[in-house]
Amino acid sequence: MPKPTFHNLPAAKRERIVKLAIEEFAGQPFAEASLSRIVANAKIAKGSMYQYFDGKLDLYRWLLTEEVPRRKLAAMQRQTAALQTGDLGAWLRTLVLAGVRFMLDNPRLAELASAVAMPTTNPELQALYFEVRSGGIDGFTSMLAAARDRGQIRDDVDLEVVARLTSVVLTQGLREVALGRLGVDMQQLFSHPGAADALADADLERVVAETVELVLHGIAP
Amino acid sequence: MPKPTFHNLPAAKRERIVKLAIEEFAGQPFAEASLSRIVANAKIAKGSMYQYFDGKLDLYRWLLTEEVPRRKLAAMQRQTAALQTGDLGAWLRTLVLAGVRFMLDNPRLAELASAVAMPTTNPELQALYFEVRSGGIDGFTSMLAAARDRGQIRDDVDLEVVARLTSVVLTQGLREVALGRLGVDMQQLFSHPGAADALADADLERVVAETVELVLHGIAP
Amino acid sequence: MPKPTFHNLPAAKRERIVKLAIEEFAGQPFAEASLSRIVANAKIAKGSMYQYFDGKLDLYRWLLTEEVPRRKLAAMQRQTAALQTGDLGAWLRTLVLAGVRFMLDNPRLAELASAVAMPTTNPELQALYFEVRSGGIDGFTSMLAAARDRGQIRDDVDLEVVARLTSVVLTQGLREVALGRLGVDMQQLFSHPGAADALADADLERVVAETVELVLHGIAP
Amino acid sequence: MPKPTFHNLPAAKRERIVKLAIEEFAGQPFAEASLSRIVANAKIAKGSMYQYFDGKLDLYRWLLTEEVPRRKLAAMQRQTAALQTGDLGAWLRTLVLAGVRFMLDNPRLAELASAVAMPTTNPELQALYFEVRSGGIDGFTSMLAAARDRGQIRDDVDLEVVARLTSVVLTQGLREVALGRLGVDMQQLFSHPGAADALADADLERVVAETVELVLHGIAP
DNA sequence: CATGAATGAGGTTTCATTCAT
DNA sequence: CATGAATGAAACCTCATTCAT
Repeated sequence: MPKPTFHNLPAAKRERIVKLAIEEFAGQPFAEASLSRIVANAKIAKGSMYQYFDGKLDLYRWLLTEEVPRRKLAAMQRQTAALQTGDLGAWLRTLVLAGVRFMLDNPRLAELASAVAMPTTNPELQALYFEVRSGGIDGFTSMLAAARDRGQIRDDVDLEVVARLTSVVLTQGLREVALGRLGVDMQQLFSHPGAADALADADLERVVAETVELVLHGIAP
Repeated sequence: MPKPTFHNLPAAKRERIVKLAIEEFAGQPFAEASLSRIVANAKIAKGSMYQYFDGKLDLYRWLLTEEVPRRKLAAMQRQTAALQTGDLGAWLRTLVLAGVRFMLDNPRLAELASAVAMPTTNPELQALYFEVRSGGIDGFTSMLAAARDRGQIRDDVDLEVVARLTSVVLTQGLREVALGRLGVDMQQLFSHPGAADALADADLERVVAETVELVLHGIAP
Repeated sequence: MPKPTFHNLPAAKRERIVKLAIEEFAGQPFAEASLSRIVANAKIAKGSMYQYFDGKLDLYRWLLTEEVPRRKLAAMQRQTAALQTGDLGAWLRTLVLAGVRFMLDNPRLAELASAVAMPTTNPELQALYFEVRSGGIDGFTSMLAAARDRGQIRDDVDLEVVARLTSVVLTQGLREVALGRLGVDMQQLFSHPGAADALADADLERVVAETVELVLHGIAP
Repeated sequence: MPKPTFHNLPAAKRERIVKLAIEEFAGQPFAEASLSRIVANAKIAKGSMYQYFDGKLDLYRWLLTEEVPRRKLAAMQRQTAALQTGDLGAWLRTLVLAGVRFMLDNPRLAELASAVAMPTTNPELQALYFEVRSGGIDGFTSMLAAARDRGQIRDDVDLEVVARLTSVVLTQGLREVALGRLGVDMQQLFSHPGAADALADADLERVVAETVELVLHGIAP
């Protein structure tokens, strides 16, 4: 976690460091990312980084557990302000659309967040990834439970199974679909920030709607 | 690709090297894996490895494009010998069950195969991953097309979307479910080879059947 | 080119590194020279060298394009301070004598400078050598042109040819003669710094005068 | 020196090995040349080379002291068959023209022969180079002595100095001029065998004649 | 006489981290 | 609080040579 020194930094400098750290850690596995490159790009002294964070892992941990979720939450809330929770379909559509849009608009944050699925033999990384992954599935399960109580999901399905599958479909699945539609991969999304614009809003909404429809169909009574 | 030298090796030695290489590359990203560790574990001279392969990437490429698919195919064929293609549900259940079992029995191979989804800035790795990924989705799409012709899939869905989503559900989704059931992650599966046995065959079949059911339900007319 | 780190070094340490680098690169072709040996002799960490230079080639390039010319120029200017340009013979004698003396006094620098004539398949080395060589001949040609305008060179000779030949005679030729006189080669000059003293100043001046005389005779009207 | 095994080889195979060895050693310093590359190109086993020669240095020594001189002599004799020794000018012109032509036609052999001027810290290489260099100047000095006896050279010059200088002019000097005329370097001559043809015979003869004229002028009574 | 697998020393380079200023 | 020089372990890779078959 950042030391007080980091919080006392001028906002512009702090932002610059965070931005470059996200860029560095997003495009490649932890081991391949380089603190040296970050400080070189940020034009700060190597030692300074160690006044802000305890080291490479500490910076990475902070990004993954605090900064990325914070930014993601902020972006999502902007798009899901008027979310109505009564209709499972509408709720899913809104949430998922916001998620996909977030990924297309902030490919680096999304990529960084997906790092938690990566294999690693580093015990500290394993612990970190496990911790982050754990946080994801819970809210989703309770939402599904409520929907079943309202009779929108048939009774004979295992809710935990549905939660995990649906979660995978709506995150990684849609990512595959959206990128497949665009004919690009994440790396290209990094370098051509405008690439996502090629996917018209209408088209995107249609794909999302269709996917959600498949899911609803699958779990409907 | 391996040089002739490698093929001429005594089988035992060759197997040992392959085994250790798979272990090394499975547990961590390419950059973090170490040729030095492999040769140290295999108790061969570092130079010898360069008589067998052109370098670290060459060995990795061979594993990913040849050896892992070969082993996976062999393992799958043992379990899907009597596969009937007429019934989409039966076909999916058999195939998916075999896939999940393969993953539980050979966690290292499965982990290695999943590396193709990893982000990387290394252009040669990008190319390699792209190549391997491309091979995956095609056969699946044609199978779905045939099923639609037989009226097992409703007409208004986008087959490409369905193929990608279904593929994600039946691979990563089921992996999540199975591991969640076991309460372990891949790393633990590495170190405790018997862990998968805790998931009784009956239970596994039930989960798979349920998942396939959800998918079929989702795409049914 | 050196990084700022290198310039900020204590002068003594910097000099020591430069001296050892020159020694290492002078005695053998680039590929045979070893950074490891330099840092071992200089008693600095291997990583430190990479704080000073971008790598082996960068250090070598700096020596060849900046440091050696700088040192050579300084040494030559000390000996050619009162150079009169009106008389071609006097000009040549002074310049050449200074050149030969420089070589005998600084055999390592001279040897290093002569590396540009070496064959190599390394494209970066080829470019470097070409660049250094290009700088050499130009000033000489213009001096000869002026001399011809003053009637000291006959009109029917090709100035470019004369420039190249004269340049070769006065550098490599005299080197051969001087070393032949001493009965040593460059390597021995390295190890016995006093060897050059055996060639009395008077003798050296006579040889140079004679050589210049031959050249002047050759191109005289 | 080659072992009997080498002489017993089928001529075609022997020629192939020699050709590839010359190519390898010509383009780069000894240390940079690679036995591994030679055997790979020649498609023979690594061990076989050690049945023919005692090692890398042994092969190199044989090329430099025996094979290259043999080939050079053969090529020169073809062009200097009708050499008349009475006229110093004619003698020089013929010999030098043959030498330059040899260099342009056999750049690799010429380059290999010039390796003896390279610096090296390897004691065995030093000895080898010294030995080869020693052989060069002697015949030349005696020719000049005869010419002076015939009154073609003025009395007050030091014959040894003249011999060395003239030798340098007529070899390295002319090489510089010829290559400068062609606008290429040796490396390009390797890769574009026809490049030398751009220098018309007439032009070449003119340059050689002019150079010899300069030399004769320089040493004339 | 041919083969080619095995060896291991040595090379250059990158990196996170420490610490004195 | 900032700086940046120093460190040395570890990485990948190349090579000439040996030797058993």
